[in-house]
Amino acid sequence: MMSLVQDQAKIDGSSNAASLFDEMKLFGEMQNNKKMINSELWHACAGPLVSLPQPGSLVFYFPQGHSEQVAATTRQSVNSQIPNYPNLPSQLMCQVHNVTLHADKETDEIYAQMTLQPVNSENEVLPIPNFGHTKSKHPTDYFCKNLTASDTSTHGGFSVPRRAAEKLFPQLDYSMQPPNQELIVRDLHDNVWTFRHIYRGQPKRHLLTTGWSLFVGAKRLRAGDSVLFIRDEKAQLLVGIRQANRQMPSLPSSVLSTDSMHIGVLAAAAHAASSRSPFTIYYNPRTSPSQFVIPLAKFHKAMYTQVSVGMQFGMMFETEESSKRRYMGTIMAISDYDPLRWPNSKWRSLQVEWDEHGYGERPTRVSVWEIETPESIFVFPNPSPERKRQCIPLPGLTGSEFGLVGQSNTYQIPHLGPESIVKLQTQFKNPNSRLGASFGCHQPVYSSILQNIQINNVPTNYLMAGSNISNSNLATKHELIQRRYQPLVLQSTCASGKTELVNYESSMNQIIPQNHNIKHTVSDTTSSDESDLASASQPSEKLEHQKMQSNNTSIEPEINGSAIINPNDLPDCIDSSNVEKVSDWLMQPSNYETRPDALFLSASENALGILEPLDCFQEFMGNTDS
Amino acid sequence: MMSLVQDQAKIDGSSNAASLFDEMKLFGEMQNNKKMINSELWHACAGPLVSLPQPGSLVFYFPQGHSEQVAATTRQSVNSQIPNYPNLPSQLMCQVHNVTLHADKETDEIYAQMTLQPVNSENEVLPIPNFGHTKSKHPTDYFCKNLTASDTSTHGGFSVPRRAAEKLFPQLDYSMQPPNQELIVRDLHDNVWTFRHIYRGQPKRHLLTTGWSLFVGAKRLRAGDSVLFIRDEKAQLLVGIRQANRQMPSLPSSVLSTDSMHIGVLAAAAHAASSRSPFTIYYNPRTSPSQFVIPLAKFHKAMYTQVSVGMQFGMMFETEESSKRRYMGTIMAISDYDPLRWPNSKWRSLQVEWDEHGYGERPTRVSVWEIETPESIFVFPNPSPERKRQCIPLPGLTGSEFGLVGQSNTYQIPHLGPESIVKLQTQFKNPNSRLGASFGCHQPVYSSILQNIQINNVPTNYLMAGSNISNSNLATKHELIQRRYQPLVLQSTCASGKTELVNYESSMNQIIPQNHNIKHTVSDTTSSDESDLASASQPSEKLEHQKMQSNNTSIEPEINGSAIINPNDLPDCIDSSNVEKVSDWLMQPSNYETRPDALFLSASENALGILEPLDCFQEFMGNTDS
DNA sequence: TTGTGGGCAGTCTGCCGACAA
DNA sequence: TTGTCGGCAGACTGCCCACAA
Repeated sequence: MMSLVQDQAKIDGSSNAASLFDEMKLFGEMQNNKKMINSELWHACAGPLVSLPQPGSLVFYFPQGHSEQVAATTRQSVNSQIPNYPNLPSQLMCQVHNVTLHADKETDEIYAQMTLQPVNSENEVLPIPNFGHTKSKHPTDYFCKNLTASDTSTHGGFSVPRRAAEKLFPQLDYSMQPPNQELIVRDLHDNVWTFRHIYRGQPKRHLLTTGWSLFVGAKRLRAGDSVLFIRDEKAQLLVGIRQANRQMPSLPSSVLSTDSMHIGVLAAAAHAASSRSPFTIYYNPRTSPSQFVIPLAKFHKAMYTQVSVGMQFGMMFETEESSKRRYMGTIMAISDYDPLRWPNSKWRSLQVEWDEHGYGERPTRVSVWEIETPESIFVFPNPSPERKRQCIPLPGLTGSEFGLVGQSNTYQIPHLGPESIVKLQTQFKNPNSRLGASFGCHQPVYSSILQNIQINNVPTNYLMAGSNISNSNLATKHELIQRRYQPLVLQSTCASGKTELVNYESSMNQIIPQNHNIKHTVSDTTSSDESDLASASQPSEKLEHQKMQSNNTSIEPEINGSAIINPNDLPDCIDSSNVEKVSDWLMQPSNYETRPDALFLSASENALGILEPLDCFQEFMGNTDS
Repeated sequence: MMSLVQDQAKIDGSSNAASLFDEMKLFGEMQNNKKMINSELWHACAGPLVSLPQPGSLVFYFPQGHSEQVAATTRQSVNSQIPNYPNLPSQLMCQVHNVTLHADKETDEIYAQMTLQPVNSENEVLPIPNFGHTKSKHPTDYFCKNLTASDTSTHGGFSVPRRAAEKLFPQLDYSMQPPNQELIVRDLHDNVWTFRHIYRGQPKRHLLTTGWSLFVGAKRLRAGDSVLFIRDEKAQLLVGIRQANRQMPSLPSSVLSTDSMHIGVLAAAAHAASSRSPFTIYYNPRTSPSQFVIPLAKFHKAMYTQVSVGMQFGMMFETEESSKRRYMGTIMAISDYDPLRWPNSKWRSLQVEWDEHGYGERPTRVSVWEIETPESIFVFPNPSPERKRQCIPLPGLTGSEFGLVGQSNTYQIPHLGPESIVKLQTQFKNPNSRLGASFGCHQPVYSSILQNIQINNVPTNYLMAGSNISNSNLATKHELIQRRYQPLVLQSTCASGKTELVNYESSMNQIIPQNHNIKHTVSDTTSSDESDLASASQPSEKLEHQKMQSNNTSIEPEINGSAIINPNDLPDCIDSSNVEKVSDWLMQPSNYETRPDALFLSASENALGILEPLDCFQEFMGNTDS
């Protein structure tokens, strides 16, 4: 697809412009006096939850968040003496001029530099040439390992996890005795490292020997640090590191006092805001508590998602193994985080409580755009038709069956397959998520959302595949939805190839239907191939149903999508990820880690699999950066 | 002297207050969560030219200089987009609240943190308790060595310069075979290092062996870096390092953009200025091109020193061996450094040209308080009578003979011994300083200053010691001064003990007398012991005289010392250093390095030696910090 | 006086399979 | 499947003096 566009450009003579762009891009790199940093590797080091805005796109910049990053970096909280900047709003609409990736020469610590141009409204935005800036992308083929004492000791080499070696490294010639090869790997600074990769020992294992200790020494790696390998699009191996958070005692920068830093952040933004001149910021994903440059689409989507006290929500966090996992929490209050300095700010306006306490600290205040609610998951914009990159439908389904319903630029609710609904129900009744345990007001919210899921154009036998439920109209479908399911066992296939049984103990209590004043426009969709779907889905489920009430079957979010969403900001993969997202969110028990190689396989078994789940999900969650 | 004062304090019951101060001092240290850094070691690492203001004293803070430090640290020049801060003057009068010494945990890079409180005038200053803050002091017993390849290689140890070992290390037991001992040394962070010090080899030499390579590794020393040892007042050995300026390619901080840093500096100062609230800055002596916190005394002294285009001046720079040397230059213009943003600023208002080009870059613009002119050298405040610490007069002279003339708090010109005058003349005619070569207007300035040196109360035979000149009144003394001296050879004794001949080729051309409208109040002074002086001075000089005109013999600087000089700011050692300073400045050929162990020996031969020349000089130059 | 290199002994690095978690 | 250990060979560190600058 992209190559076609490029070819056309060459034909109609615009290749000169293209090469000019290339030159300017090169010039930009030379200005920075450093080689361009590989985006996939950068993102791999940044972690699965980090995404950057696209140059030219619109964002909201949150000075509070920026200040938080400074505080986190200096490990000193903000001085109360910091002056107010009356001209500086709590959120500053900006156009992204420039995004460059960086890595500290010494520590390999990654960070991004962004130039932001304050704008008054979305209308005054001028297009900014992208200079061939490819969308940053989280790598698909990668692995990340926490280094052990043996890995970092001078006594030995690096023990490569078997799956990592088989997935990432070039195929070994197993006829050799022992099988071995030389790996040539590049780091963020484009330094070349050569490792001897050998398969030996009893039992046999993959090891990196010669060259490894040099790497450990140069990067000053210790046990507990992480090393990650990725393979870029040219199948080249790249290596990145993540230093563990070594507790350094409040590092003063020796350049600026922390006060001056905070003042500098605010004053620079205030000056830029008043003069409408661009300003430059650094975003340090692994230091900053939260992202503070939020795409407009993501922000607006969050603004039009109803949140209320008592609502339960999900939020993604990174695990130790650099994968994502969702934690569930409850909104305890909606209030200003800093009512004195930043009244009416949306930054961390939600005070929350987490269902789980324990490993890994989670913030007690979050921002609306960080959380997932059932409602927010069903509300997303319509993508442009060309954008279906890398979202490969399952065999037996055409792509359009996973496409977004409707053609206009309005938020719409997709059609759901029956599995989703089953899982939806299951999830909401999963006692692991403490649903209904801490607050009686949770369930009304959830059930109201359940009601608002519109199901139509779905044949009965498809909807009921693998179950003994049958119905004939929307009303009965909703009855179905509201029934009670007893312990539900989903058969899932894990990466190992073995079939595992995941037992979801689900029980539903006190489901009280509620109405939402949300209307829903539904457009046509093509009907799915029933038989394929039915055969692809083989849940061994034991279901019990309980009749529930429902009123509204058509809901329409009061959002004008075209006004809110800049087409540039539209995420890719919306067309297919929506379904996956729903099933993901719904079927995911709150204590289940979303490992990329295992997470979506059960969904796949149920004919809802997506090849690049992390990628698509990331985009879906409001990031324009894939 | 100091111990007497302390004893008295104990007697009259103020010891409780002292211990309270000690406790508060300790508390301050604990707040910083680090051990107090040894001031002498810090200053040794900072270099001989660096001094810090005293807590409680008054200073001028120069935002431009601070910004320069940021630019030097980030290695990026200031963006022209930086906003103006109309409330921020180019020089901000502040009271120093706090000065703490720091060193980077990783690199040992030293820096100082200061809290400054903007004040409107000197009258509103409240006394600030010093919490036992001892005046920082440049070490007397120290040596600094540039590390060779052998010193830093893994193959061997550290070759200790003989003199360093003999001066600093504990006496070796030379009866041992081989003589050796264990040195226990502390660094800036109070880490303990043990080195085996051994005297062996053929020929014999001092070496540090065991333990040295650990130190090299931990501090990541390379050939070209410097290591320095000092002995503190408790005779404890301390070690410091100075990393060579390794050219790192424009290090971005990953925290703040350089713009934000510059803005932060200015905005923080502006906010502090408008709110009269304290603000905190870091001063990094080895990064900052110039000191930007200037004691009021030093500033005012400079302001009342006449400078004019074409004037020649001296300015101290640090040599590679961590000693000082003076470079001579000429004022080319007096103008605003940054007329747009900082009109009428005194910061780098002098555009200069240097007599020597070559090794080591020197700035083309300097500030008035950085330079030495003949006039500025003779203008200094009167010290409080108690302050004569560590300034030990030579045998044959009583301390009062080196005391400042006069009792009031006014700037005064001291009495000069004849040697000084001879050297003064010599220096001005030294062709090495290109006097009169580049600008015809130099000499009038100099000769006018010569005229303004008042010489009285000096017996003729003393004045003329070692020469065949005689006179009987002031007028003839001035005639003497203005005579032409042909090649003058000063006999000086170097540290080696060998006598060297320093040949000053001096010739005077076109001396045109000029009047200055400066009056001079002179108070009594005790007469010197003529015979001792005469015998102590043994120059072998060949002098030729030329009659010159002179008018004013009594000059009085139009300065009210008590109004300008805060008594807290008065430097120590003024009483004796003045004479030394003059002789130093005068006899110093511009290409002569002021090595502390050799510099003042010739002066000493001429009965003008001072035991702690660097220390005294530093104070004299306007720094309240010794 | 001191920087560098050769000689040499003792230590450390780094590759191997064994073993166990 | 992979973390750590003992064994072992070879490389490196670090102390010594010789030699020269």
